[in-house]
Amino acid sequence: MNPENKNFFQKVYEVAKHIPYGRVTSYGAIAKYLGAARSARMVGWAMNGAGSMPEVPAHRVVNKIGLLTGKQHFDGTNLMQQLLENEGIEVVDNQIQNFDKHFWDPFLELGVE
DNA sequence: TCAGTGACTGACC
DNA sequence: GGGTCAGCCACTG
Repeated sequence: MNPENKNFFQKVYEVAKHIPYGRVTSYGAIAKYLGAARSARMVGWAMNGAGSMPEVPAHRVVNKIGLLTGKQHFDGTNLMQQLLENEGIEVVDNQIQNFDKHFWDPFLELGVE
């Protein structure tokens, strides 16, 4: 089974699962890696379903500027921020500090296909 | 079936 | 440099 045979959502989950501890990435980065840079919204929608998948660290996926736009989709609290802070990521006002330092690029780790 | 909405992004003004 | 608009695709009413 080639990765290309998988669904778009499945690809998103697989990439998200590769996000290392203490690192974060953006919806657009995942979308671009999947060849759908303009479908970043679908990545976000995929994360919506990722809530039922413990293997998928949806809290490590934020928007391009490191803003925790999806925190409300968690338990409705600051769980997303707590998880990130637990990994050594500083979050202030729902925004990741030093986002460029914590940013994880799928192309660098998974390689460009 | 159709229209609206959404965890986004890039381009344009 | 900041606000606005269009595009992307799946899901819901």
